Amino acid sequence: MLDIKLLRQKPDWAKAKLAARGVKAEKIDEVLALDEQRRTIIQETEGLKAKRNTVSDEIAKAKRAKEDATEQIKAMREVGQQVGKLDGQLKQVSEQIKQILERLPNFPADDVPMSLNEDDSREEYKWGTIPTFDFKPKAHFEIGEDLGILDFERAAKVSGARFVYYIGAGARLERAVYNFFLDEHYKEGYTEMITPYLVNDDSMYGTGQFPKFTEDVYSITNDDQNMTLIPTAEVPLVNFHRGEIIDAAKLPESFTALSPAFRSEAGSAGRDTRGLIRMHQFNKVEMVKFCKPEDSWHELDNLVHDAEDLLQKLGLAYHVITLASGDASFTSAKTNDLEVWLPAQDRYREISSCSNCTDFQARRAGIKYRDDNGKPQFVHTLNGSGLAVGRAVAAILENYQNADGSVTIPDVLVPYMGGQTVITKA
RNA sequence: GGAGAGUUGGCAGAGUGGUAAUGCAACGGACUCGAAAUCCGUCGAACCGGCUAAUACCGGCGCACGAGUUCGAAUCUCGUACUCUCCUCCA
Repeated sequence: MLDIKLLRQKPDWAKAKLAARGVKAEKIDEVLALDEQRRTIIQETEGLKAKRNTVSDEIAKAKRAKEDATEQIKAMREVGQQVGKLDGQLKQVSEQIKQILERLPNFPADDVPMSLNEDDSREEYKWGTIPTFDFKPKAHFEIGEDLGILDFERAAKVSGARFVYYIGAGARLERAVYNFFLDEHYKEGYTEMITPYLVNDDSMYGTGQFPKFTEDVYSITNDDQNMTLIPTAEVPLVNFHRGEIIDAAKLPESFTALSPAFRSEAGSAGRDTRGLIRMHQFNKVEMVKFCKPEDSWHELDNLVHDAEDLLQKLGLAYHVITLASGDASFTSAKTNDLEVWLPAQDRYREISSCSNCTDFQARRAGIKYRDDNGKPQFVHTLNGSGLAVGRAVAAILENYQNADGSVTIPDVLVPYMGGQTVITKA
């Protein structure tokens, strides 16, 4: 949620920022006009309420003194009706403001490429050597199926498209990968969490998925109560502190969690239809940070670094990009994506997305800390994948494949595989 | 799933129709070389509006949340959420 005071104070600046995210200037004008209306009504209704309070006090005194107060009561009856009418109007206008405001995305940070075109995302740097093969590298799903460690067909029978069975060494590789990720985060000081995977609407609202992006998720309705399968562990991790004032001494606070992520992938029909890249259900290790506003840009760097570290230890080539304003997520002020090299696709593919959401989520979810003056202020929230597990497995299969169809296990994962160094056909 | 009890400020805890006691904590001051103790005073979350140089002042709101009754609701009515206890069920 944006701070309406900022829109009020710097409308032109806000319009320019939001234009880079595809928001029309008229939207801002509309919400500011409503805001003007709202404040007029507030002044009127509060004046009447102040009067009512005073007179009610007089009525109370009169009653105690056993005096007659019918005149005042009669007058206040009218005031009460007027107040009720104005309050109704106020509620309506406030609702309209909320409707617009909660659908406006975060302001992009100053160093973000201002463009609606995702091709204008900026490459920051590359790491690692892109592997060369003296044979034609296979796609990870071919490797997996040939080795008998991934089964998409049976998953389609049991569930549908975009699901998978990991089998034997495949399942153990997936487990090795996420255990490795979690252990590394633990060493970096993250607090590990196992969270709920079903969350309520307030939580989805708090992290910014609702009300705008209801089609992207799976929901379950039970006894009139709506629950959503988490699209990312960011939701339960950030909402952990919803409605709380965090002890400032604890900041910055860092959490990590492994969870399945459920996504309907509405609108992505035909894209990445084969393999592990785009699934309805996939495992992801997520990192979330809460910090003071002045620390959030530094913490974003830390987040990116912690995600990069995993790829470096796995020996996977990648690059880091800063997403263009129009391509970043709704809640993000700045997003750095890590894209890992996939030999069969001959290109980099996203494996981590690290965002500074500034106070956008904190304002929605009511997450604060007390500043040096003891006054509650919104924290900044950050989130990043560390990393998407399925895509990491895909990258390992493709980058570490051998001519005979076997796959070498990256050194750091060998202990996690019980000493196994290579996956061969069973 | 069934029955009962509860939800008031940072914490404890009164308040059953007249507009949130009291204690602790916190903050300021006095005393003191300093501190503790004591004494005096201030402060009741967060939020919104007005006026501002202002974190000053004025007002609104505010007793889990939402709606209703009333001139007036923490208090009465209805609904919802959550917590606790007991029973039932269950990995």
